[in-house]
Amino acid sequence: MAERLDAAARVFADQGFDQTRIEDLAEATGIPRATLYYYFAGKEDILAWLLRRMLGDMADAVAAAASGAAPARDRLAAVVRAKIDVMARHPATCRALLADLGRAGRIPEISAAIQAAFHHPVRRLLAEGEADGSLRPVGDPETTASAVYGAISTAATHYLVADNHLDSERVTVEVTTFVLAGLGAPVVRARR
Amino acid sequence: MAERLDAAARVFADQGFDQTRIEDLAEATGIPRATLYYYFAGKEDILAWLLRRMLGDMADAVAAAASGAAPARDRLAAVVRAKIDVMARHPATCRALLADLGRAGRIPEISAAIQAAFHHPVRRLLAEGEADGSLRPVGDPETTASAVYGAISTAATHYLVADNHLDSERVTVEVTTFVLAGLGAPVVRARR
Amino acid sequence: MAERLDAAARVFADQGFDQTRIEDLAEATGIPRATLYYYFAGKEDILAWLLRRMLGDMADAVAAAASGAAPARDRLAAVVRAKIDVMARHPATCRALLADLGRAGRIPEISAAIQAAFHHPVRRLLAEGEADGSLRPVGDPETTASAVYGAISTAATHYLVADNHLDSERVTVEVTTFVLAGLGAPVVRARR
Amino acid sequence: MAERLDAAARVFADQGFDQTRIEDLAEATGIPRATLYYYFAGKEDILAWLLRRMLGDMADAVAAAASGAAPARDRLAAVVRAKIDVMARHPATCRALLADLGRAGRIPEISAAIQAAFHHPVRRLLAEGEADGSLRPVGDPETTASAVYGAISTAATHYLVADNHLDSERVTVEVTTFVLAGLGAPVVRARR
DNA sequence: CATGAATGAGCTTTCATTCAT
DNA sequence: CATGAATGAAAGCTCATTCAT
Repeated sequence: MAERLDAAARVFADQGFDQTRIEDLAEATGIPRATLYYYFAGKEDILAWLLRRMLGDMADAVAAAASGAAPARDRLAAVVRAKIDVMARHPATCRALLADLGRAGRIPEISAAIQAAFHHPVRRLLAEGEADGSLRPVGDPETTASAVYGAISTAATHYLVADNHLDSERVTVEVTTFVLAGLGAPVVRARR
Repeated sequence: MAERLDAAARVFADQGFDQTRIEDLAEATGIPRATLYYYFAGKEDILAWLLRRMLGDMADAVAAAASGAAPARDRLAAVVRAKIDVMARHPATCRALLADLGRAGRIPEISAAIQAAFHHPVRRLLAEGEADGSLRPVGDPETTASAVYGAISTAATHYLVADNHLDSERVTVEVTTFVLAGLGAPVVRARR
Repeated sequence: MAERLDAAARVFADQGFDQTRIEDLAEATGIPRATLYYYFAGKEDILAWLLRRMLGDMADAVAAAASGAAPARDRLAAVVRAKIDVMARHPATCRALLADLGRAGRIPEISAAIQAAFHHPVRRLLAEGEADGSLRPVGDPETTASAVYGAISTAATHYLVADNHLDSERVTVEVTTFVLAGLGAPVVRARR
Repeated sequence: MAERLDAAARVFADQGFDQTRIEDLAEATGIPRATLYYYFAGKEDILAWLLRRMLGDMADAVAAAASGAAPARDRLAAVVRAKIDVMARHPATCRALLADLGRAGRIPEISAAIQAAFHHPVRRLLAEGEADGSLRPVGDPETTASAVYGAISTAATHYLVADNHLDSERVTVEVTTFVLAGLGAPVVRARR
C-alpha cells in the first residue's frame, strides 16, 4: 500500500494540496475514498504521512552523513549529497513539499521534522567546521543553514519539476561546489 | 488602495492561497467582497497583482544591479543585495510566494516574470563572470541560478516568517558571502 | 418568506429532523439550498426559528389567558384553550415538536422557551388556584404541569397527525373537561 | 445479552435515534459493530427490539390491570399505575420513545403495538365506565385516550429525564388523581 | 462606481452495511 | 459464531461568483 501512495504524492505535487480532491487521490492510488479515510484521518494526514516518510529517510541519511571523524567540510559535502539522494528517492514528495511549503509549515510535526532532519545537523556541522578549521566561521548559523537548505532544495527541484527525475550525480557536483566554494573565482593568495 | 492590499498579501502569506477566502481578504483590506470583484477578476487575480507588483520591483532592482561595467562578481553581489532589499520591501508578498510556490508556478505570467526578473539576469551574469574571470565556470547555469535563488529566498524568508521583518543588511552580508565564497574555509594556495 | 417556511415545518413533521435533508427543505419552500444557508446558520437553526415563532405565539397567548382577575380555574381553562388555539395555528410546527421532542429538548433556547411559555404560567396558576380555592391542591406542581402539557399536546396532535387540521373547539371542550374534572363520574356528595 | 442492550436504550434516549451511530451502540453495549449486525437487521431493528420489549411488558401489565370485575374507574386507576410501573422498569426505552415519537410512529409494528397495549384497553375501559356509571361519558374516546396517554407519559418522563429514575409511587398518586378527578376543586353538590 | 443579496457548484467527511475469515 | 476490514452512498456546508440597484 505504501507504493500506491506514491501516486498521491504526485498528485499533490502537480496540483497542490488544496486543489487536490480526495477523489483525485482515490483515482490515482486506486484506493476508494472511504478506504483512504479508514487509514488516514483526512487529506492532510495523507500529506503528512508522505512527508513523514521522506523526512524520516532524510533524517537517517543526513545523520549518517554528518557523523564520523572526517573534517566537517567533508561531512557537509556528504550531507549535501545525502539530501539530494533522498530527494531523488522521493521526487514527488519533495516537489509537493516545496510547492506547498506554507501548508507543510503549518503542520507542527512536519516543520519540527524538517528542523530535526536537516537544520539541526547542519548547524552542528557549521560549529564543528569552525572548530576544526575546515569551514569558515559564519555570522548567523540559522540563516546560513536556511540558505544551504534552500540552495539544495531549489536546485534539485528545478530538475524534478521538469521531468520528475533527478540526475543526482550531476546536481550533487554542481551544488556541492556551490555550497563549499561559492561562485567567486578561486582567489590566488600569497603564501605568507 | 494599493496599501490596503498589503493586508491581502499578509493573509495569503499566513493562510495560503486556497485557505484564504475572498471574505478574509475583504475583512483584512476593509474592501467589500463585491468591490474586490469590481477591481479584480477573482482571487487569483489579486494574488497575481501582488506578485506582479513585487516582481516588477525585483526586475527593476536586479536589472539595475546587474548592469554596469563592474566585474560580474561585484554585480552578482549587487544582485543578491537587490533581491534581499526587494524582499524587505514586500515581506508579505514574498512569504506568500514562497509558501505557495506551486500555485504561483501554475500562473504562467508569474513564473515567466520570475524567470525574467531573476534567473535570466543571473545566468547572463554567470556567463559574463566566466568571461571576465571574476566568477568560476559553472557546469549548469540553470541549476546554479536556481541554487542562488533558493539560497537567497529561503534565508531571507527565514527572517520574515519569524516577525515579518527583514534585517536586510545582516542577511545581505551573510548570504552574499555564502553565494560568492561558499562555506569552505579559504584555502591558502601557493603562488607558483 | 415566513410563509414559505411553513412548508419546512411540514417536512420536519413528516420525516423527522434528521431524516430531512436540506435539499428537501429547499424543494418544499422553493428556496435554494445556499439561500437557506444565507439566512440560517444550518438545518437546526431553521427548526429553531419555526419553534421560536410558535413558542412566542404560545407565550403571548398563554400569558394573556393566565392573567386577569377571574378565578384561577377559569384562567386555567382559558390557558388550555389558548394552547390548543396556538397548535391549530401552527399545526406542522407542533407535530414537528412532538415528533422530535428529544432534539428540541437538546436546544437549550427551545426547552427554556417551552418552560417559560407554558410550564411557568401554569405552575403559577396552580398556586393561585389553591389560594383562591378554585383548584384543588396538587402535591407536585411540576409533575402536574407536565401532565397538563402532555395531555393537551398529545390529544391535539392526535388530530393533527390525521389530517394536519385541528378542530379546536371540539378538542378544547374535551380536553378542558378532562383537565378540570378528570374522567371519574361526578361524585354526589351530601350537603351538610 | 438483553441487559447489554439497556445501554443501547440509554444512548438512543440521550442522543436520539438518528444521532446515534451504530458505533455508539457498539461502544455502549460492548458488542462489536459487526456482531450487532449478526443479531439485528440494522439500527432501527435494535430500537424496535427495545420498544417491542417494553410494549410487550406494557401490554401485559395494562391488560391485567384492565381486566377483572371491579368498577371501570378502579381498573382505570390500575392501568395508570401499571403504565407508570412499566415506565419505571424501562426508563431509558421510555425516554427514547418519547424523544423520538415521530420515528417510532413511522414503524408500523410499533405504532400498532402502542395502540394495542394502551389505547385499545383504555377505550374499552371508558366505554365500560360509562356503562357501569363509574366514569363520566366522554365525547371522543380516542382523543381522551390520547390525553390520558400523554398526561402519564409526559409527567413520568419529566422525572426520567432528570435522573433516569422514576419514583413510581409518587407519580402514580399525582397522575391518578389528575386523571380521575382533574384539577378543579371538588364541587359540593346537592343531593336531590 | 460600489455593494448587499442571492445562488450554483462541489468537496470533505461520515456511517450504515457487507463480507471474508 | 463472531468480527475486523473495507467501501458505497449520501448530505451538510462552504465559497467563489453574479447581478440588480
